[in-house]
Amino acid sequence: MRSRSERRLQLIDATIRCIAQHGLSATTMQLVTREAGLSLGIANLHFQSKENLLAETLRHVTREYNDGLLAILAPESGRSEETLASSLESLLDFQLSHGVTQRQKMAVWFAYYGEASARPIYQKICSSSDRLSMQKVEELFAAIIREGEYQERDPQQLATGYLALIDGLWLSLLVAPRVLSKARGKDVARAYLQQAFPRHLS
Amino acid sequence: MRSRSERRLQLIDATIRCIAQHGLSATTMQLVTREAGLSLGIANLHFQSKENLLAETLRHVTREYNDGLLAILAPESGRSEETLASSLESLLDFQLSHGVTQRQKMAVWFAYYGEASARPIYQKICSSSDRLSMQKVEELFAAIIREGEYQERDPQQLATGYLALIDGLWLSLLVAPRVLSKARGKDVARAYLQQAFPRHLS
DNA sequence: CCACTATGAATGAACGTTCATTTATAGATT
DNA sequence: AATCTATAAATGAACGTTCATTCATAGTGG
Repeated sequence: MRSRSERRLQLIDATIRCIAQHGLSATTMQLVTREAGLSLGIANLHFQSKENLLAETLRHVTREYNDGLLAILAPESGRSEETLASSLESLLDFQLSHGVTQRQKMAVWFAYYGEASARPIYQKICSSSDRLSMQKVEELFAAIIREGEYQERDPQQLATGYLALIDGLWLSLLVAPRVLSKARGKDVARAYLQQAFPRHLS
Repeated sequence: MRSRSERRLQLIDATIRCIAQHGLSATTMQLVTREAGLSLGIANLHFQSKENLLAETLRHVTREYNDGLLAILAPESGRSEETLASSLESLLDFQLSHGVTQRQKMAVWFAYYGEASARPIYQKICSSSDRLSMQKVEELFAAIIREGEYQERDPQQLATGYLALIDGLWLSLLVAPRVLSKARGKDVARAYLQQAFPRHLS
């Protein structure tokens, strides 16, 4: 017998694998609990309902990503020019890292995005995560613009474009991995940042 | 009594509305046929199965988009500098036009993308459409680079970035329309193209 | 011994699909 | 014109299956 939090994580991990392999609409309680190596009723014991399990799974993936982002873009970091430039490098490395761009995670992410427009609970979780990314990236860009004395640059517009570019690259990596490699995707994102902040990225 | 093709279109339109309103996983044959104002059995008569109806709906939306794109980027167009520049303008206008960016269409698009990694048939339709866009945009960019004598520009990389940016902007427009307006999205995409081809876009 | 965790057969609701039946249309016959 | 016939379109009750959820039962730790 395991503790409550261990079982919850075990079930969430199994849910992620099921969604990645079978899709959100084909993910059943049988599939999830079997994947976790547990009995059918266990998910309802720990999550009350399937709907709740799916929402918690989305929250888990989202939180994991946000934590990684905050570790790079937290307020305490970023002071000198070298630090801002390295933050930019770290951001790029993180967003196209193996952990973030693995098929399993991206498949889950976009599966929920696809249903988000019809389910308020998904919509809320996704958009609140997006808002956080936007805020942090915009802050970083604003600091870089100030420090680098870049003229006529709009940090909000640049951040919107950068984050949209990253989302689009993730989608390409998911749907057509043979057309776009991870390395190539990173080059594309780096080119965007180089155009924006040439003195901060070599 | 209506003809076969009329009924098929009527059912596909109803399917689009259902997916946009209820999501792909909550779209049932009852919902679709009721939305179309027809009886339950009619969809199986015209499409054999639900799976086939859903695949045909995706093909319909994809074809509609590709036709619009080809009307702009067809081989016969694009000769003089003015024509290439106006093709670029038209492309931007089209991809962020009311018709393409209406909630209904985008919701359908991303609903299928979300399930694509688990369903080969969706994967195939989506990726073949992506390949077409990529090819046509890359051709346009290559012609612009040649004509404008832009140095050190990689048309494939620029096209990859541009299309990813557009995808990402669509996703933002769908999930957080209050954060990003269509006009703002267009500005962001235009800024990307201006950076790439300053002599072709004012 | 009690509270908590875990099981999986049982349950009922919802789903896609089928098909006997009805309705509509067009051409042929008188 | 009017009637009949053949063909296809359309209907919706009925069927079998699958699903999330429940719960009586069993196991476990303190």
